Amino acid sequence: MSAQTLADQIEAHLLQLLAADARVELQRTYLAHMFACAPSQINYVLDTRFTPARGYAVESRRGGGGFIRLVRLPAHAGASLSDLPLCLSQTEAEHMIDRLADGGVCSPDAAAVMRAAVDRQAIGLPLPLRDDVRARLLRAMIEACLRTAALRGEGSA
Amino acid sequence: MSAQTLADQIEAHLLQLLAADARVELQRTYLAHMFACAPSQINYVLDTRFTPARGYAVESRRGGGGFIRLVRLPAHAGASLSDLPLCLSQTEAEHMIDRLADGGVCSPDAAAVMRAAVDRQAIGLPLPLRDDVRARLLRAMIEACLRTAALRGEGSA
DNA sequence: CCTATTATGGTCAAGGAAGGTCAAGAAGCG
DNA sequence: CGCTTCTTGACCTTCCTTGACCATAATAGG
Repeated sequence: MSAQTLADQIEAHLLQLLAADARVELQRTYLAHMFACAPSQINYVLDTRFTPARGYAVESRRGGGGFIRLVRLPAHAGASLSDLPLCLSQTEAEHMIDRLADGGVCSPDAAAVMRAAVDRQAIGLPLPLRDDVRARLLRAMIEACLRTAALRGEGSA
Repeated sequence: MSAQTLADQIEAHLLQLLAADARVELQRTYLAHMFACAPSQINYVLDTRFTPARGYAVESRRGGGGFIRLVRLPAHAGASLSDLPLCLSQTEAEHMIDRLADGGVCSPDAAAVMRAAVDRQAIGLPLPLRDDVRARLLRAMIEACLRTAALRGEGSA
């Protein structure tokens, strides 16, 4: 067990917030001030600890009134995201989408949209590249599904 | 809700007016006074939030008795498949998706999936190509939406 | 009539308020 | 020591807000 680094402390703080709420909104500058560190330290923590593979999603907006939003994804999320390959055939992708729809992770019409997006004609690129792009697209779309699923589960207020 | 900047508040106010009436007429100076801001702030809100791409039209007249008129365009105008360009920026695509969701053409979570798919990082290609692929993807996804909408129960428009 | 005045709204560039990126160095840990 | 993980600071991008200056329409005066 290592000593609590600053990054660990910030992680712990955020986890505590996320334990209460599946969705937390905060300001980078405020947090950096709170822990007396450089603002980019916050990004380091987010990048290394709150990744999709670990079951979290981060959204943010810059400029005046900017914010950082942390979302805790449903439990099965990390698994389904971490073993996504970097390169994916249309058939493989379709099977994954089927499983998501069957598992109720996404609605039937979200699944239909995803199937349309992984279609080879829709991507319209030559083959070494196409499977690459498809993998990135599917990952992003699955993340979106998990995000909305997480927000739904929260008792929409 | 997030930080609610002044621009967000003005937008919310205008949306509220537009919810009651598809056509709203108001005075820039009056509104600026109401929100205690520079008149040009009103233009900023109009230019960034009430664009044709988002389904609004703005007309105005200067001089004595001048006014600003806001019109909410019918949900489908301009968003049809036939005039989908062959090349599409992320922002343009997002606005089109917003309109589809507002018009009830697709569900909120289908819209979330589509937004994820048109994201520049998700596509992950250099720029001349990226906007190209995005246009094809969006077209395919919208077609999928329309198909499932048709299955759900043939609406009028 | 024609012009000056006044009452609107429009444009644009500068400045401020967030967050993002990256690379260099420091600190831990075999 | 050498490798990985932290931490920071300099610089960038995005979004918001304001103010100075411009354009146009109605109207009042000559």
